[in-house]
Amino acid sequence: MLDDRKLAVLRAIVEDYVSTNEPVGSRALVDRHNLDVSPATIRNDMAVLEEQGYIVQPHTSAGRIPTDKGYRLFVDRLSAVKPMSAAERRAIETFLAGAYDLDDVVMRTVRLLAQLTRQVAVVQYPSLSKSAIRHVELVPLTDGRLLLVLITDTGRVEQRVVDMPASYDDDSITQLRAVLNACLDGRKLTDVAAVVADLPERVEPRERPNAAAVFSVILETLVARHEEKIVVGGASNLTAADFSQGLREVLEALEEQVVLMRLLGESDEISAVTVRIGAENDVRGLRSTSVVAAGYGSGDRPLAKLGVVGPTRMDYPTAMGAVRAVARYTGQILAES
Amino acid sequence: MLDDRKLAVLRAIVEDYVSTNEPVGSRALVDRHNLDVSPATIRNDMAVLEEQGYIVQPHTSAGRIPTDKGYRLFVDRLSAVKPMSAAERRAIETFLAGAYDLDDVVMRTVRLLAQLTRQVAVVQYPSLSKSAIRHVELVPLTDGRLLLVLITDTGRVEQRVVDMPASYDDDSITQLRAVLNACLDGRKLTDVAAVVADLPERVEPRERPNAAAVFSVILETLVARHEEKIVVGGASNLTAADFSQGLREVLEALEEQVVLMRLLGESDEISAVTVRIGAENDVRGLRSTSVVAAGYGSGDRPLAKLGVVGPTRMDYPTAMGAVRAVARYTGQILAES
DNA sequence: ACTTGGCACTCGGGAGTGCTGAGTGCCAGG
DNA sequence: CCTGGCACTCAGCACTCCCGAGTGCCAAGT
Repeated sequence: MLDDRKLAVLRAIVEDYVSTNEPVGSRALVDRHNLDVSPATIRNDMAVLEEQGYIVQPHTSAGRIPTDKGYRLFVDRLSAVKPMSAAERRAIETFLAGAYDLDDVVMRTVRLLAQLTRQVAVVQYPSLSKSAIRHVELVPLTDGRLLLVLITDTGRVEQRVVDMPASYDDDSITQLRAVLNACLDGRKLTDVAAVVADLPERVEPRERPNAAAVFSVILETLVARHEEKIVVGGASNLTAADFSQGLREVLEALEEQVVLMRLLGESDEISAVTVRIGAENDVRGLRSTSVVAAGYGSGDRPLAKLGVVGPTRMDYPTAMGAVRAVARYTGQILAES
Repeated sequence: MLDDRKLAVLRAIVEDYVSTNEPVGSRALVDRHNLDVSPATIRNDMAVLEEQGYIVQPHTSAGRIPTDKGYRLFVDRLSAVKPMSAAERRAIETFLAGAYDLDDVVMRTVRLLAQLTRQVAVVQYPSLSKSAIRHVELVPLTDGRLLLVLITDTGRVEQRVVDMPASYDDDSITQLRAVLNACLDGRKLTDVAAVVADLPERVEPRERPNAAAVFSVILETLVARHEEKIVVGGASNLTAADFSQGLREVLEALEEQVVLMRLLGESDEISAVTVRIGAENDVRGLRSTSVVAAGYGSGDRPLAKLGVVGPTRMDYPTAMGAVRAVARYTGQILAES
């Protein structure tokens, strides 16, 4: 149905349009790529491609531009992920290696990705629900309140204030802390719910109200409200690709944690780069953007996601290469700490 | 030199220009404000104001718009901070009261400020150097590494990885932890440097290398690299005020922590709202923006800054009111935890 | 059966033109 | 010192015109 030449034409259209941001016509096409046919032939091919919905004309007497469907075909069959050069890889490695804590790793990753791709970068913190607890700390505050600090094996630190219902002293806190650490240390956060159910039996009866308050805060931290933490960077790159009107919508969408989570998607295979083009991410206001994302993690399973957001008119091979590389190196760095 | 009517004219020009975003002419001025003189008279006044540099004409045969100098005069002498309505104050209070930890307070504050002013909001985390230590925790990681966790009285939690030069066991860590907490608890972070100098004497000789490593990381955390943490929100509001070309520059500037710090400025009086107009903040790329900022804090001295960034053509009285109110309530909330 | 050159057609966008209306500065009279 | 009147300026809009890029189609060539 689409012979090789037609595919080559589509590929050429995508490449040219991405690099020039102008509708590409039949003449320009034969000139720039060495197709050994005449413009007229190309026109026939383009007519077919348009009929099938891979390209469109913005207006009569203009060249063609790819549709979402066209980009999709391009990404799936007509392009290969462009690997990073050795120099780039070294730069990535040294830049990330300088990080000194989790916040810093995430911040550097976001910057790096934004700079490499010249797009907006989005990085999710290592998912709480997939981490294990490494340490639990209780710090007394004033007025019957405690600060609960959870430290995970990915270096993430979560803090919450707990209102204690009953009175307590240093000893009771020490005891509680010991119980918590004994029971929770090394546990996956998803397993904690089950463990916590058994905990009350391990503390003295008179401590139970306080203990219960702490437990419920732990559960609350893990599940409901505290979804996931996400960082965005390189927003200024949006001004290059002229969304003109849509810019506001895009910026608004990027400020919504929830939207970002949806955007990064769900795939569970580590280091697989996924691409969502235009309307494929059904987020209002991001219909004209594409997302290139990948999971990253320290072991076999992905801990979280990262990716870039840009106009559908995006250099997919390069973006995919950058996302893949950054995901790998960030995963490595996390594994080392 | 500038009589009352001329000042009134300037005020009217600023107000009209802010609300309409169009150069304001002499006729429109007498129509909308009830000045009891003719347009011709106003024209004479405007000629004087222009000569003095308070207003300019974008082009001949257009109305006048205020200059930075004009806005400055307006802010200093022609306007009053517009207080929030009771309803707004209640809304602010309840919105902030729902926060459950420091991160959440800061995030909510940023959102609130962006929403109230319809500008970009900037909030700095409570300054480390002005906080006191409430607790120090050491958590063993793998391979001779420790996670150092500092908890401050403002609820801020800082974490750093420490490479331990010598071997250690649980006991030595417990001892070190005790020493640290005994010596640092309640100390201002600015005083820590002095205290740390004495610490080595308090640990056993064979523990000193490890202790020294921890101490140096503490110092490092407080001073050099870890300046201050800043959160930005409401960037999409920038699209409303048409910077057109400058938008990219503004977005870039807002991604630079260092620039933001400079922007929020240095004033030490709490709850004083400061305004920097246009070129007054000598940051490249933000020459056409204004910053309205205030300190906020739990006690008498400000812990940190917050504010809004917008076009010089900004509703200063309202922005100042919102910034002042939010600074107060955020301070209160922090004081309670 | 595909490819190709030729040709008529379309139409966005830039350049040129004229008009209108808002706004000004100046001046002479109140 | 204020005011009405008047001449002047000029951005912006509407209108026209034209060019060039690009297309679709067709008939002829391989």
